[in-house]
Amino acid sequence: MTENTDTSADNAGEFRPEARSPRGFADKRAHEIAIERRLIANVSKVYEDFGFEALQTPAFEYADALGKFLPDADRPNVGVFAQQDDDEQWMALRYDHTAPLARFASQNWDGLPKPFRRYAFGPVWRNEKPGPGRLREFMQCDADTVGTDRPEADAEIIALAVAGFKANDLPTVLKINNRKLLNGLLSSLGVSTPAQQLGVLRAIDKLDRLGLEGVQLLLGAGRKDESGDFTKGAGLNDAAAAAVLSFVAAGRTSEGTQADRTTVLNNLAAVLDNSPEGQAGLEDLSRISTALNGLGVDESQAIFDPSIVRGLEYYTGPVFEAELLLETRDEKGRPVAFGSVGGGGRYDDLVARFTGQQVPATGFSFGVSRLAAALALAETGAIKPVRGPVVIIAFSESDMGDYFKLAAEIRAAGIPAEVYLGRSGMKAQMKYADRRFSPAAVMLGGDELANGTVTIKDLDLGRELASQISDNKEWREGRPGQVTLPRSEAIAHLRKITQTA
RNA sequence: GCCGUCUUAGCUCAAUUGGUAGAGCGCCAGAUUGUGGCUCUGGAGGUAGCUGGUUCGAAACCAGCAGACGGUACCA
Repeated sequence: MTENTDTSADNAGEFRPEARSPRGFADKRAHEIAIERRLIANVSKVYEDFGFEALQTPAFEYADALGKFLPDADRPNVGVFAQQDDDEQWMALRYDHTAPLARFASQNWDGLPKPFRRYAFGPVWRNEKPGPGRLREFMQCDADTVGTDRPEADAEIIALAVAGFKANDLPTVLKINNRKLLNGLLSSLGVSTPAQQLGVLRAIDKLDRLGLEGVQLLLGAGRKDESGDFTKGAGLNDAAAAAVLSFVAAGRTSEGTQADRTTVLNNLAAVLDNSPEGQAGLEDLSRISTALNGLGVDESQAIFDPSIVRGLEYYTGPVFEAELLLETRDEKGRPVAFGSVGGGGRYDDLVARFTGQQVPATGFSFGVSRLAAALALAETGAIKPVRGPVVIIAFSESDMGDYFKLAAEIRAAGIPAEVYLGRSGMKAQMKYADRRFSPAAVMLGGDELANGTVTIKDLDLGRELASQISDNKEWREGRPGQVTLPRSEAIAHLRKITQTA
């Protein structure tokens, strides 16, 4: 016990901060970090295979560059972490990778090969209410193409996203829509005020959660939820609401199942036949579909879904949203809906904010943190802690040099190893190795040093044998999984143990 | 942001109508002087979220604040 139990410093009035992490910020331990790293590595590989180059931009941007001031009728200027620099300019932590890309592309436009294709990963920060699977600091991995308006660029982004999920064995479906369809629908219905347009889009966006009835209420007068809260509706008349509902229903067959891409396009063509913008949107999707067929993205991986909205007043064309099909449960066995694990779309106005020139762009963002959380939950019951190092037991103060020498030899063989550096006895050291989930403990005590031997205990094997032994004396004296052998054979034996660990 | 529920040991939770805080698990130690698990024994660990109020007396009642959870809104 080396903890400080001295209370003399504990004078009255001395400030003692509570050890806690800020709301919406979480620590990550080895297991979770390993999952995240694997996700990022796999996705990065896919992105590079598709020809996207890596780009890293700083965590802070000037607030005006972040696009915090994109017009959004009823969103106040909250949601980012901002602070004033020495020179009083406002800086803010990035809330995604797209806005920094727009800044970078504008700043370096003349020197860039165009279309410019880059991917980026790293933490982003959003100052808003955290929830399960929703933190204020989280990891995203983005890929974007800047400088082409071809629908094929969108199709490629979709294929990229699908490949990214596949590389991680994540069962997902990518849902695709086109903002032009929604705009065409709205103008053909005579919905022209921004407030009413927003109302309709938000209502459509809730289809998956509230169903057709809920959406119908939100399109009309409004809806009261079970908590008694009333949400004001978009105020459409019955005919307009019916048109919106038939638009939304175009994603389904008459049996209610998901329709294939061609069928959805045909359904939508009937609904949007008097809207030029709607027809343009359908043309985009048709070309995307053709490209997807060429890219080998089939109907089970990417579908057209007219109810996908995303980023109001931000996206200008095709939009994508990835839904995780993995069934996850929390520690109490209740199912957890993870919802969107990635999304993106075409944003043709973002670079123009800086340069005044229209620069079309499209991209996708992979929700690394949320996926890692989903994977961690999905693995519940089969959670594999990260393997610890081979632990060398420290017997004697005077033999520390020998322990370190052996540790160096083991490391040189490519096996992680450490000398126990606490001051506790043998039993505690074994326990330490057990807790670290170490594959082996190595004993180089007085006997071994005198005889030129080393004793190696296979902890996994011992763990396995322990279940068959109930008598403590037998357990201790039997030394399950333990062998003493000439020191020259130590590395080979450890290799054997760690290879199967 | 709004509405609701909740906050007692590291974790999960108890404790007649207000009477001065307890269990299980975990942790540490011993039984077992060089051996993880099992078993037994012992031990440490709590400003009762925070602040104020009511009361002879508050974990309990009241108010404010903070945090957690659920719903809703928003989601770049």
